[in-house]
Amino acid sequence: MKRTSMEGVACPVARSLDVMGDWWSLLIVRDAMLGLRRFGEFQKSLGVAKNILSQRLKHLVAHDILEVQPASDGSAWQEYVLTQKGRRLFPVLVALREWGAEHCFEEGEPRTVMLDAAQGLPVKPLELRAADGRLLDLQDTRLVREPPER
Amino acid sequence: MKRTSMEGVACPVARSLDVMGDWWSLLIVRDAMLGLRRFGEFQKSLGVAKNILSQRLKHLVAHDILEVQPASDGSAWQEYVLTQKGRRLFPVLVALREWGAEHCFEEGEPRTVMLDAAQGLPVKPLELRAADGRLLDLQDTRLVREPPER
DNA sequence: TTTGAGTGGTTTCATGATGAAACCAATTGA
DNA sequence: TCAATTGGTTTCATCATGAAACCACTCAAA
Repeated sequence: MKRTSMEGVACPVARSLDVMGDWWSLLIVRDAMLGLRRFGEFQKSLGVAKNILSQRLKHLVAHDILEVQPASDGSAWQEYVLTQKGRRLFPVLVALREWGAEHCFEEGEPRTVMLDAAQGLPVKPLELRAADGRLLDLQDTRLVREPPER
Repeated sequence: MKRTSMEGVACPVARSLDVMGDWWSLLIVRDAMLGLRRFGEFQKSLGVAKNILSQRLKHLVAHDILEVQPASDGSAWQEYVLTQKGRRLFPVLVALREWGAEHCFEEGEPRTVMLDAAQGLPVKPLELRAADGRLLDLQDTRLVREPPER
């Protein structure tokens, strides 16, 4: 009766959600991308119970999304920083951000916006493109098994 | 002690996860994008308990991500199909797919790949670009509150 | 060098969410 | 007309979550 696992499944979406599919993990990663590093910083930002945060941080470390480092300020505490694998979640968060900004706010309700730091202009919405650069939508795509089954 | 809600929060990521942040919802949307429509099809594909599926479908309908339609084959049953808002989750699933494909499989383990249907070639990985087209990474971006607080 | 505040957790316990199975009504096919 | 299929709902045991209390360690100041 355990929470169903997608370990053996061939769909990468299912695999991702198997690791990141709980409520807090992506928010922790989001905060880590904003520069938060310390247990207390995450706890304050998210308002999550400390036992849950502890559990989630361990989970993310175990899956090589965060790693534990000695504190950068010279104190004896430790910090949680994103690994390469964790930083690669950036497009996922950008996509969620775009969808949320477009569909989960009332007209005029204040929200945060992602800017290109160099120019100070909003970033371009994510686009899916073909190898030759054509813009693709859901119905322009198809899924196949790779490597093909014999 | 309810499951924490992000309703009043200004971060669009948090708002998105408030709606889509449970384990099954995104998988249901994924299946809907693959063309599944009927209760039984989702149940068979996901292996989820029927009460949970029922609950999730209601949730997605309530949030205007799926809508209920009379069956397209003329029978008296009903179907669940994606709304515009639901279809807009496509980039989120693509991003999750890319991350999962890259980081959640062993070498050589079979996985599904997304092709451009017209050419039969794999799609280009998602890229975040600035308004002027420059490729952006996490550290090239910045968040601001919009509209700015007085 | 003690002391008191702050940090980073773990433990405990009540409650909510999940999942399996049984059940049931309406629809469909034979 | 009768049995199987579809699309659920109900029930109940178990798991996960969250709040609060607790605790050990670090650090800064007296």
